[in-house]
Amino acid sequence: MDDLYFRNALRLLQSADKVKARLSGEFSSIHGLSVNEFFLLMQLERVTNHRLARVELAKRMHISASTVTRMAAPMEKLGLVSRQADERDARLAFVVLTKAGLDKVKEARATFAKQATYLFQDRWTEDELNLFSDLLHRLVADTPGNLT
Amino acid sequence: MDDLYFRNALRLLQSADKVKARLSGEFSSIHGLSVNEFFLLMQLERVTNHRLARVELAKRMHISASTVTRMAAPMEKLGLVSRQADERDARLAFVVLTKAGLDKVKEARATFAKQATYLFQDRWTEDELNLFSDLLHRLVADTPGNLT
DNA sequence: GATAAATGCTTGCATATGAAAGTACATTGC
DNA sequence: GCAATGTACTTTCATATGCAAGCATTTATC
Repeated sequence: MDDLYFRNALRLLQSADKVKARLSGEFSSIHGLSVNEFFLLMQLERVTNHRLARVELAKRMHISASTVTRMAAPMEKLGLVSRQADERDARLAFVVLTKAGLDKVKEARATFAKQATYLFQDRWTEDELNLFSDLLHRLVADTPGNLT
Repeated sequence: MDDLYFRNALRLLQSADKVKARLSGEFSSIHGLSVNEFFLLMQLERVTNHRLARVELAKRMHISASTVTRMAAPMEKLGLVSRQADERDARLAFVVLTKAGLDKVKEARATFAKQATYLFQDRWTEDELNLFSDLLHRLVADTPGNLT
């Protein structure tokens, strides 16, 4: 059994490396976004009011707070997100998805979906896809940033 | 169907992010190795003569050649790997696993296996683990660096 | 066999990221 | 209500990494 756990964890990480390597190239050239920036926009897209405090965003994305600060800055210049203060707590600085950001994330989603299709189509059956999805869901279901 | 592809790719990347984030901390503190360095050692461990040319290592790990150069340097100073020239082709510089490197990778493998066990145990059945493993295998089977 | 193209590696530059320190504000304990 | 602690964010520093240029060597072409 131990070896089975080991093999699964290893294959999970290796598959993800491969998929990410493949996505990265096309992604930034088409949309001017990195895959991680796209993920950040998706986090905002799915929450009420399309906004999150920086710390919350960091937790959901498994990255540090400083990374959020620095990822948000250029996207703010591009007008994809904006900064919003909290009325009650002056420490908070929300990252808010703008209309332009919402459009962008929809565009980028199409590219992502296309690549995902190339990846899985002809390799797995629909039943297998559903099962895989379900299994992974159990790994991330208790994670606050689960996007699916 | 498109949405199913999308969801699977997304969950795959998110799960990997989460697992990697969890591994990284413990890993470097216990073994003085990053997860990526551990992966590099494992690539060497599994091939004949425990050695690979830098370019070949790069392909198998989905990283650039320059990254291999710079990852190998500190590990060479630690004595985990050594450099070996090719008799026929003077351009080649193999990265070779040393005895110390072999010991280290075995130690680190135990940590990795322990974390993998925490992750999957009680969440998935043995049948599911086998199926998951099989599905992922189809994604990476044609990849030269598949470690499993 | 000489020149051109290709290959393997390293280095310089730019970007991405985490950890820790710094700053400002909020909350707690008395 | 004030000091101590905690929290949210930013900044600084160190590290990791890809890309492109550079160098050495090999292979291909003639």
